[in-house]
This record gives sequence, structure tokens and C-alpha cells, in this order.
Amino acid sequence: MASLTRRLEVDRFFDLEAILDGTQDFRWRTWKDGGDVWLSGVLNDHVVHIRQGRRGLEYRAKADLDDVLRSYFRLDGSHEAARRTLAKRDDNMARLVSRYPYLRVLRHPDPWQCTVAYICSASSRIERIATNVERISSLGEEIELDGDRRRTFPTPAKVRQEGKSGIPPLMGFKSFPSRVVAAAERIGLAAEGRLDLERLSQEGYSKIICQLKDFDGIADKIANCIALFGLDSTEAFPMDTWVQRAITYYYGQKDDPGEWARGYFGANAGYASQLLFRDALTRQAALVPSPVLSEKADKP
DNA sequence: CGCCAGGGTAGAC
DNA sequence: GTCTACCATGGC
Repeated sequence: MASLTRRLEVDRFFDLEAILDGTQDFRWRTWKDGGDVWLSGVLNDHVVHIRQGRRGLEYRAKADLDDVLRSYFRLDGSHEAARRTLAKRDDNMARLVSRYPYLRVLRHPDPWQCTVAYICSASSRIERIATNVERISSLGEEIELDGDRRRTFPTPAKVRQEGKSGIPPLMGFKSFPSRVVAAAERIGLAAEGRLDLERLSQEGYSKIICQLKDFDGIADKIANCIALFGLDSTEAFPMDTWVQRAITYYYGQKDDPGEWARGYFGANAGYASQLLFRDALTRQAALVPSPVLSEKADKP
């Protein structure tokens, strides 16, 4: 089948490379076609090549992915609405919203892939998580676009069939492969008596988190990542060490920062977490407590 | 060489 | 319920 070339309109703040920097979806990489540089990704079992020019987004795929990409990038007004609401929350948010105007919360079409990616993310760097996701993708079906050969993310059934010994070696903790297989054994179609993630996304935040945290290897932080990026639960608030530092920096010490943030930011907590995460990474030195000072604080 | 990494778990109190 | 050690490995 021939590849289509299509365009999508985006606003002047849209920054493709900043959005696809690998912190939310780990399957994007650069693809050079002659002198042209594209970003290559896998969405809905299709290879997508995408780039941004003066006339908006341009993409190539073997299918019309307009709707998929509009949903993925939230080109539906929900992003702008979240920006306006958060900017009015307080001065900190107003500054962060204007400092990172390109930042978006992606709506990933494959919650199962999100689940696996974040199970393999514990105490890892982003490049390493991406390596793990790509290695697991070697179990997927081969797909191709303009000579770019990639693979779909393997279904839960495929991972079940392969079993622990069939999972390629992963970076990080030894428990990752067995946790991935265990997740595959519990996730699937509701008709099979398994947890249906598509159906779960229709539930409220509390039930989503509760169901996810029942999995081995999924606790508070990862459950909120899956809920936010994979299940479109915008009130989810992934809280890692960086977001925690940013909250302390901007809002002071909290007893339970995650619970506080969900109450304070409400339906836009997920977007707030991304702003705080991005800000913390950008200004690492300012947010990391000085070892000298904290040592003194411990020994009065 | 020692430290740390988009955390989670089990075991101790 | 809260606190801790421990988990693996590569990169700095």
C-alpha cells in the first residue's frame, strides 16, 4: 500500500520535538529520508513519520491517522482549556504555563503499552525505558513505511504466549520481565475475564488507580502515569522525585504532596504535574537541596 | 571509585 | 500505618 502524506493544523506554540522528547511516549526516534528529518513513531499499529513546518504538522503513514493524531496531541481544545484554567490557579502556575507553552499531555491510544513501559521504568532513565520498550517490541509484528521497518507493540496475548523466558533481556531490575508477563496474564478482553483497559478508561480516577495498583510492580507513581497518559484520566498526578522537589519549591512542604496536588489542581492535575516535572528538570540545580545545607540541618 | 537513576516491595517496628 | 534496606546496571 502506498503511503499518504497529510497535514494537520496546529497553533504557534506547538513544538513537535519538545512534545516528543521521550518523557511520555517512548517509541519516537529520528528518521532521515534523504536530507529530510522526520520523527518515526508507532501509533495504532502503523508507522508514522511526522515533522513540523511553517504550515503545521506533516505526516506520512499507510492510513489516514488524522483522528488518531488529533486525539494523541489533544488538538481538540482540551489543551487550551487546561492552560487557561491552570494559569488562573495561582501565580506559580501562570508563570509555568507561559514558560512552557509547548508542553502537552499526550493521550496515548495504547494503554497496554503504557502499562508495560512504566512497569519497566522504576528507577530508570528515560533512554533506558525507551530501550526496554523497543526490546519488548521485537515481539510485535513487523510494519514498514518508506523503508523504515518497525514493529507493533506485542499484544498481551502474545506476551502471555512468550512467557518470562520469551521476553528479551531488559535493562534495570531483574523483576521486570516477570512483572510484564504477570500484567499480560491479567489484562485483555473483558470477555476473557481479564481487566479491559479500554473499559477501565471509562471509570473514575479512584477506581482506575485502585485497579492498576493491584498489579505487581505498579504503585502510586506508575498507576498515575498509566492513568494520565494511557487512560485519559486528566486528574491523575504522577509524582516522582522531581515533581516532589518542584512542589516543595513552589508550594512548601506537604504531608502528602500527591493528595494535596489532586485536590488543588483538580481536573488539570496531570497537566500541572507535567509543568512541574519539566520545570524541575530544566532547573535541576535550583531544586536539588544543597547537600551541605541539609547536612547542617541534620546536625544542629 | 562512589553515587544516582520519572519506584516498588517486603520486612521490621 | 510509617520507615528502611534492597533490588540491577550503566553512566558520570
